Amino acid sequence: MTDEPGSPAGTARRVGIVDVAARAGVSVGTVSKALNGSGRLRDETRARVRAAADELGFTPLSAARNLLAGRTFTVGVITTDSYGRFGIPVMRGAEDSLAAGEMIAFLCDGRDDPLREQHHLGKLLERRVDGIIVAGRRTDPRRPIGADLPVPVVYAFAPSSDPADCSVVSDERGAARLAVEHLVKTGRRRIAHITGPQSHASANERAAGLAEALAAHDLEPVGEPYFGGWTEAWGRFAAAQLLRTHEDVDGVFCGNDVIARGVTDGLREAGISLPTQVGVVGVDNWGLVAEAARPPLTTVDLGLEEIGRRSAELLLEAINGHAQPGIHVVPGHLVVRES
Amino acid sequence: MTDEPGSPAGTARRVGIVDVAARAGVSVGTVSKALNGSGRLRDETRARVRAAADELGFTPLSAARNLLAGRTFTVGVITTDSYGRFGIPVMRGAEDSLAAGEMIAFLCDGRDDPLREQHHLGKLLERRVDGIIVAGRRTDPRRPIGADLPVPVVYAFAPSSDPADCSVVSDERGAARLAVEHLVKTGRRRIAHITGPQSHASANERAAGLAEALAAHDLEPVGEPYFGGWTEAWGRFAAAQLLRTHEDVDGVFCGNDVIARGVTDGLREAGISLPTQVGVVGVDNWGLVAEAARPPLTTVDLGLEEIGRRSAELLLEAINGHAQPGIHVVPGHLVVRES
DNA sequence: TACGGTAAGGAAAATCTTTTCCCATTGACC
DNA sequence: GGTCAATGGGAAAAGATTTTCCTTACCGTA
Repeated sequence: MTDEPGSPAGTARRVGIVDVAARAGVSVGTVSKALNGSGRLRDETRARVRAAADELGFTPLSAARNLLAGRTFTVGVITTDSYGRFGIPVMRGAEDSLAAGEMIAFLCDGRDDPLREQHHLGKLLERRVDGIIVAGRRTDPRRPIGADLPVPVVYAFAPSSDPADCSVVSDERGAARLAVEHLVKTGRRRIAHITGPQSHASANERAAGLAEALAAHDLEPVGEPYFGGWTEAWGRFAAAQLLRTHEDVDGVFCGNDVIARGVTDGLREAGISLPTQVGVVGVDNWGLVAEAARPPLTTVDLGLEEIGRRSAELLLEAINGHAQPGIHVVPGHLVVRES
Repeated sequence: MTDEPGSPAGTARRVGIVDVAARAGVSVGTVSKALNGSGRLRDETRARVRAAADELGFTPLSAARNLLAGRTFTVGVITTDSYGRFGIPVMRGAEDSLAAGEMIAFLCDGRDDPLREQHHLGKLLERRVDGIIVAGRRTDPRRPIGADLPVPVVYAFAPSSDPADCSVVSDERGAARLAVEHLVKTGRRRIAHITGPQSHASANERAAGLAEALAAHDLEPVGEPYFGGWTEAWGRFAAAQLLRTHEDVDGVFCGNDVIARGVTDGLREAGISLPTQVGVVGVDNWGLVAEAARPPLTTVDLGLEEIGRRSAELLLEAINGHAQPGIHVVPGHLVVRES
């Protein structure tokens, strides 16, 4: 079939453990022990083997090693996000933690299609990954990816609807609380809420969190929350609407940064000076959006990378037999810019 | 060590090929042949084995298979982009093509740090990936990731500085040509250029492409290209500047969508009506930015997914011994919105 | 001097599947 | 009826490493 690419003319066989053994004048078992720090060997022998291995540029074939170990030191990450806004930081965090455990991740893009997802799941199991992270894109609970899987699974960002699964989520109510605390601290008292569609759990949670936090400060919300879409256009429109009915508003908590950006534009175009007259806080800390807004947005960072890190840590622990089922909440933090 | 999680009480050993063989009443070799469609077997036998395998839920252990095959059916993707704007679509395309070849990708985030990159490279080689895709974030040629690697490498988006390597890049000049053609077709004649820093190859290439394309239409550029940053703020600023010196401009080709968005804002705020008085074209087709602009941006899509797909295809071919070194250019296409 | 203990390292089993012979059986043709 | 060919399937090697015993040699003590 494939006519041997690469190597000049064939004979350059891979260097295996036997070559190292020959060079060091020991048996293969001894090489293995020397290189893995196991068994009882003289230091001198260990050093000699290591030297031989280095000279030959030996690296053990992981396939053989995995065969013995019965595992692959590999995990699968299935994202529903097409590597989008939320999946990316989560993945980055996960990669960090995994690397610390000498693991590496297969990436699969589910594209929000259950069929694709199942297909990827099958492929991952076929390759005998040691565990799976399912990274979502919305905070609404999702149906578990499978029942009785032979490997542990951790759900990141979008929790599993089965509370017996292990999920790592953002602190939605806490985000609202952080926003309110900032607004109150900067002297705002008449605080409104413009957010995404009511069909999204995050919109509801953040709205509920806002209500709680305002109550804790003995403040009344300004009007009902404005539920709409996660878009700039909605932000602009709602801001104009808000001014029409509640002229005296002096703070707006927005469901995300994109909306917040629309809100700042809408307010500015209505002649409001920011941040003097009205303070605006978003959610997401999406650099591109938050920094390009005028003024740059103060916003709540949901700690997505931390969610990724934590997910991977929990997965590693589960792989080691110490599963910690339940919902794990990762706190966010406020990023203060000018708005 | 790890006290056996999962399975109820220990004895449920993995089902292996021997179990299937026993159940089907044949030898293990026959099972292998039946399941892989190799060898000469009666259809009846094949069916019986398959049935047994299904009933037992048998899937071959890939480690054992890899050991024999001498390969892993796995590739590594090293991105320098932190899975950002450019890496994502490239990866998605690559995943598509790889899946078609029954391959799967390890993802490594280089974070633009050569040390990290080398570390990842080492990890990938240790795991004996069959090939590597290096996905860049800028179109400037980059230094090769390594010399004399034991596996083929394809550079995606950011080409290797070594022309003997295999690189897949976007058509930067073609992008400018597409933009000019659209502007000219919509009646624009006084076309200016606002773009990113001159230190970026893409800014230069696009500027050069613009000059060529204008010349082809017997048009003079309006002023020198405005080189600056890839930001909205620069776009706004440069637009104002442009109007001051070239009031009669009726078209602007922007180096990317973010700049273009700034330009639309700048022009609008200067009282220009869009797209009536001035047509604006961006580059990137970054949905979030292009669609949120007022008016939504007409822009050149560089075909990043296609770059990913093509890269993976070339890598698969190289793995099969048919390397195609050189620079492979993937054409972009115009996405017409309202601007 | 002989025996027990320990340290160092070797031999071989184990891991699971694929693939290469090789053998046996059956059918066909002379 | 006998021989040859083809077809179906089995046995065993191969693949690279880890790990579990074992062996050997050396030292100290009785």
